[in-house]
Amino acid sequence: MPELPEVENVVRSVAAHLAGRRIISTRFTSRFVTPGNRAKLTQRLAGRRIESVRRRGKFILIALDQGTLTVHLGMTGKLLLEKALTPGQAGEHTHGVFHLDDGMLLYHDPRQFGRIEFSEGAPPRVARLGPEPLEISFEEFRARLRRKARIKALLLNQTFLAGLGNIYADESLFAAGIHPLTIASKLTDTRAKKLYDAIQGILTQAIQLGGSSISDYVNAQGERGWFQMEHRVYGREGEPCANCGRPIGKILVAQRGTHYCAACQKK
DNA sequence: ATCGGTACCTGCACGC
DNA sequence: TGCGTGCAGGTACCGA
Repeated sequence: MPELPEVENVVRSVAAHLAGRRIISTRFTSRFVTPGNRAKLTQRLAGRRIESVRRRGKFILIALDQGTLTVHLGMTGKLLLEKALTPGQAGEHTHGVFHLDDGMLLYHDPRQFGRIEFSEGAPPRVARLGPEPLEISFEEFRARLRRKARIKALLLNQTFLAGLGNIYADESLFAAGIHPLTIASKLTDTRAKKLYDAIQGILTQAIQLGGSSISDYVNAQGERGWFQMEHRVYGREGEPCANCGRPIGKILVAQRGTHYCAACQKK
């Protein structure tokens, strides 16, 4: 679920509530979400003050008065604010509980692909990320396309651009009229510019609409997104293409379901 | 250095 | 009804 627009909305829905809060205590129950020594993590977080919350790629960076807490939502992770001052009954898939000086923050993640990690300095996983798609210049974007990988795979590669996932990669390629199996280095300047514009336009609109709630995505206040109404190919296999009316196809690229229109998207 | 395939974990839809 | 299979918003890691 959570790609750049969803993570951005989670951050926006949580930032004002968390800034300035103090962490009283925490509890973590998954060896996958919180790998390593969980008792040590709990110990390091106790008493810390939250300075700010921001997004980098699909990562949520929570700056503390000492160190940084990095949260990645994986496929099914959610951060949820609980205004109740008393600890609620943790659900089956609640793997993180942050008891704050004002309210509570829960981490919920059925598949446990998400991660909650503490680091003293800059988190190492974040250091490897490519540029932000909404900040990169066209010139740099063009230069980074000089690779032989298939464009869909490249868009999913977080060291190429940070934040695109399966939904927005498919939607961007459709909007740009580019076949997902196109070799990136073979894109002309004109088509590269179309893709650049498509990525920025789609991400911007998706952020404004609160992200895509295709299954159960909600922000930290429990609010759904509406960009799924704007999807043209993702999840629309067999439906008529909005452009030409031919059925939307689905293939496997980089082990991911890839939705596209064979007539409108050319290699 | 790059690329593609596999593994990680749980829930759900689908076909028999 | 019940069970096996495949698939799902993501990323790390391995071998080629």
